[in-house]
Amino acid sequence: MSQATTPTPRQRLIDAAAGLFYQQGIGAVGVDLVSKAAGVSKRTLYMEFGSKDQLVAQSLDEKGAGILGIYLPEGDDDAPPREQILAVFGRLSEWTAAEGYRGCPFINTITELSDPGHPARRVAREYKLRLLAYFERQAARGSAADPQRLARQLLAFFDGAIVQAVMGTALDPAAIQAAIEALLDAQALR
Amino acid sequence: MSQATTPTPRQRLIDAAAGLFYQQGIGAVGVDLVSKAAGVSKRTLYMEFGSKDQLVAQSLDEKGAGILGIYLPEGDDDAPPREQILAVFGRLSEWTAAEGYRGCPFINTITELSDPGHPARRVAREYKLRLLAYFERQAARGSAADPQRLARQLLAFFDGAIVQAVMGTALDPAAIQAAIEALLDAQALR
DNA sequence: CTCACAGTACACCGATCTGTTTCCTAGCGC
DNA sequence: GCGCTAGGAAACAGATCGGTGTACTGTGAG
Repeated sequence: MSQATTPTPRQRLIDAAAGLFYQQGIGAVGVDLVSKAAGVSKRTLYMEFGSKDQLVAQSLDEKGAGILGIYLPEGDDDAPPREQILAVFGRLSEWTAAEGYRGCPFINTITELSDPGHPARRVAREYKLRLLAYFERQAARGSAADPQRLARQLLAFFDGAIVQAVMGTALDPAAIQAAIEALLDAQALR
Repeated sequence: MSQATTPTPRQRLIDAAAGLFYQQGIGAVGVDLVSKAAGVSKRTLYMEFGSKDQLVAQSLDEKGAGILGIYLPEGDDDAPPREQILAVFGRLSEWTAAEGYRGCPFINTITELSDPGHPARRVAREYKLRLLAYFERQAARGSAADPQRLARQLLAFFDGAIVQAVMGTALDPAAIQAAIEALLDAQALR
């Protein structure tokens, strides 16, 4: 059991930063607002992170695993790959319908930060590659003809469905499932 | 033949704004920079557009048709719908491989501007709906089982492929074509 | 020629941005 | 009690933001 102690200033900053950046965008949120929302002085923020860019990157990094957890199963169970993949897209549908949904933090970060060298972009990309690796593993397990290709197709549709939801033209869950089945069938995935 | 006259200040502002906003992001570009790049005084900018938000919206609006033209055919010819749809994705592949490519301006605008009431968001959404309508028309022409569903699936994959390209994990053209074929086959599109 | 107007140049406004510095205080080991 | 340190509050710095106000200038129509 973890004690219900007061969270460390660092953790409060991470939480506040992740929430605000996600809800309002990175550029639209200043460090003053973050420190205010965290109930932590700006001085401490800079002691801890050194710069806003680092705060952005580290908050995304620490929250990233939890975001992946929204649609990826924790235990790599032995359910058929086809079911696992479809389940991922099922959870995606739930996520995009949740209130407060504002898209995928990774995609948002990548599109908002034009500088390719920004540390947060690295973080975002790495997490997306993890999802890609998950798809690829399942595709290989299911004896896909070309697991890498199938994984990229799945990821593309995954991100596309997210963008559609943000745009207010979300696909209904059945349409998503049908599309995924079509992609899986095309490679005769078990 | 159009005379090669000096473009009007308004047009120069539109051009500069569209280019800068696309390349560096809306939030990252100030009105001073736009007016400087256009070789037009800031005073004129505000006489013409009234606010930055309006400049953003109107520049996207005036450039939007040209962007759609990158992948949509101008003449609604009578080629088989299947070919037309595949051709759209072929041009998409060329576009994402072009240098200076920084994603889809419509998607970028929608994800960067969190305020749902921003005029530029309306514009971006409208253009995306035009592409959706195109897919839907072709799907209906090809006797798709559910044209609306197929159109949304295609648009999702379209946007997803764009996001992948921005992230540096672009699908190769063959993988895109194969995925689209799978979606079309699932609805027995002619 | 002259007048009206479109546009320029540029200083300026208040607000906000990232980031720094200073001073103060609460708590804790010794 | 005593000193050390972590952290808070807030002023500050310098830059930049969106947006205005003002005085000037080139040019074309009458």
